Amino acid sequence: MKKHKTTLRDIANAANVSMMSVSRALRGGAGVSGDLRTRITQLAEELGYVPNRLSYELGQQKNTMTVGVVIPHFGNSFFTSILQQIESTLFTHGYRILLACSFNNPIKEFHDISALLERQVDGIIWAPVVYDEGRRAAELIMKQNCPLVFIDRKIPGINTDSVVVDDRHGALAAMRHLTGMGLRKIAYFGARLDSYVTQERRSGYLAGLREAGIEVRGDWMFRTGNDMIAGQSAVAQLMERKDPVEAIFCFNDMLAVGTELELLNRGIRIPEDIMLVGFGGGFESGIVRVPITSVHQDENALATAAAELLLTRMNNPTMKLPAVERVIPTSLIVRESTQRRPTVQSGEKPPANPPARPASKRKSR
Amino acid sequence: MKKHKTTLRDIANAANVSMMSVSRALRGGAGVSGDLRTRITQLAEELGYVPNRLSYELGQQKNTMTVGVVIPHFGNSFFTSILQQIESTLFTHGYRILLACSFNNPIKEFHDISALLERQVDGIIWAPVVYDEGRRAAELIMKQNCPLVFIDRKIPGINTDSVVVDDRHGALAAMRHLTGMGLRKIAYFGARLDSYVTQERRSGYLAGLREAGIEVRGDWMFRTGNDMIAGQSAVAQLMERKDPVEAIFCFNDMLAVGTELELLNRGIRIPEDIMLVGFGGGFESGIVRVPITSVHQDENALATAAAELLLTRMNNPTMKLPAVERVIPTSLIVRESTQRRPTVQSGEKPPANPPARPASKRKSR
DNA sequence: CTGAAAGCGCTAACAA
DNA sequence: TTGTTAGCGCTTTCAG
Repeated sequence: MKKHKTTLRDIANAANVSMMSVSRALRGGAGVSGDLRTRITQLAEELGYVPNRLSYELGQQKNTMTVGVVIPHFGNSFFTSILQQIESTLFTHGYRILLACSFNNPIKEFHDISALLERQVDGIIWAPVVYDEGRRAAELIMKQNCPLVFIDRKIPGINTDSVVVDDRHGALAAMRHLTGMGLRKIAYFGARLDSYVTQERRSGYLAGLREAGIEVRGDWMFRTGNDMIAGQSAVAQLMERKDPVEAIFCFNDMLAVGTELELLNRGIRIPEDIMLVGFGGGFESGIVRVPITSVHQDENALATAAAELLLTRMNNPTMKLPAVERVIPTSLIVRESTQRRPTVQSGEKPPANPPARPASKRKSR
Repeated sequence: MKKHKTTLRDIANAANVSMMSVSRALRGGAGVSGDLRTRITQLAEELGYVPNRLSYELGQQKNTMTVGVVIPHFGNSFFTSILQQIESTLFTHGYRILLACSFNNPIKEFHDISALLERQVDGIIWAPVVYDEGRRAAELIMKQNCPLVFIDRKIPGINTDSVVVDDRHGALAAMRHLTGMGLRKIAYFGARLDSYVTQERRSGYLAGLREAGIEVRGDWMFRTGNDMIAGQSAVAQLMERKDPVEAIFCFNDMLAVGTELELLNRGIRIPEDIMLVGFGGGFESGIVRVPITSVHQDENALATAAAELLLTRMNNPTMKLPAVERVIPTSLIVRESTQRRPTVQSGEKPPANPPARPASKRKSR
């Protein structure tokens, strides 16, 4: 029973040749007799030889063909889709993914980044948790001359490529959609954490109010979490008010879904009593009882752009191009949750409930 | 501008000491004067030194503290949750994740596995695509003496640890739930691919029929895809029959969601006209208009068990314990889609629509 | 307390 | 066509 992994030397010994011959034979390079090559190939197969990429990299100072990806969580389909698309894109170029999930914890995030660098990744794609705390990690990366691309979120002052969603305009479009229908009392269910995305979307909300000449009221803005449960409690808070709002703009879709469930639960009708808008455009917002209008962000475009920016940097390590920022536009998916529908005549069948977009291809086991 | 990453030698040169002193100082070991240590630590900080774990591993034949995870897709929350839980569990033990997604492609899967082995992962957690095609990859892993744990699916004949869901009993429980209400015409929307899971669930469906003394009819079994769209077309096929079924048991939740949307779209009522059961118990099945009864599988338990099995193996590389199989039980979440409700009196408010489980903590950006 | 030598697996460069 | 040497970054000996 062998106890260590098969190495070139093992094969060399077994075949009674030098390691170099084995190396050459196995990599298909020239300079080996066909005879020897077949013998060695077969031997390698038998012994279950797998080349050690680590030592290769070490010796040749070549790339590890591994890139690090750091995301803050797996809470919805957003980062999941991104991860999938990154994996897919980079795979076609021979790269592998070292994954880290910061769980919105800046401490873990720093450890994650260090671990990636220790493992000599060729590049990093990173969606940082919050504004400030990531700076130390970012500077560490830059010091290594390790290509870095921010995705979805960025850390100001770090001069590197980034791909972001046009959160501000997305939010603004949603607001215009609401104010365009004459609504004026619009609440915002927003994120507690202070990130790039948070700020952008809130700023879009505020701009929407301003544009429509609506006074900004602090008590219309709720600092909630981002998940379904947060929707429940936010609605509870909202309902304590005597002054009901006409619409709620949610920071994201999971929050919007939770909000919808809770509203319906309380017998509040959507959109008749309150209109609802989410952000994300994932499948979640499309399958609920009252499909939710949502700002769609193209995760695939986002991920592909990030992967391609990174590839460019990795392929041109010396070239000192200025940092580029790619902004991926959003689009508003209008669904029932913001549609004025004609009053249903008694006895009339309620309107059908088609998903506004064709059902996605999401699979399961 | 430096062009290479800072190494121990760089620091040694800068400090005019030997590499060994630097090594000792940085790792906090004994045998360095406090004076020298602070000087070196500071220097390392300045130069942005990050130790090279690859060379460490190479020199010492130590662990890379990296494990490979291979999943077939990100289509729903199932593997996503698993991935998250694995990351979380292994992180606390200092391990990192090298991620590969086979996209249900056995060819890519083999490349993925090879890539992981080349990168000297300390272990692998793997949800293989299909029965047979993965065997070659599995044997390659075993040859390396690389600990392997199958998760959710397994390849028969490969003697290694595995953690699976009790798919068969889960499906059977769902069927009993239906037949217990006197239903006899129960369709199965099943997966096209022939995997471990596929077979187990179908076998549970068939067992359920048999138990209830119901004749198995081939035209009740639909070989569909696993995604929302598949639900649409499956319903279309189903509707061509003159002989309507009383219930549909779906291979998974996304399929069930697609099925529900299409049924409702066609004006078919759930559960009055057709009852519906899914499999997975993810949040997807709980947020739709008519919340769907679903067989819940505990992804966290699954992932944790897999991670722990792997940790045990990695910590005892020589110990030759027999392969263990852990079976994670399922539970049936009964929701509206299979509830006989009292006929709604005209004018009466329809029953509220509470999620059967508390809303999950799924977040968004 | 500090340093020099050897080696992990592999390959480029140079012999033979 | 084949083999030898040296070195990637680091650490474990063993000496000073």
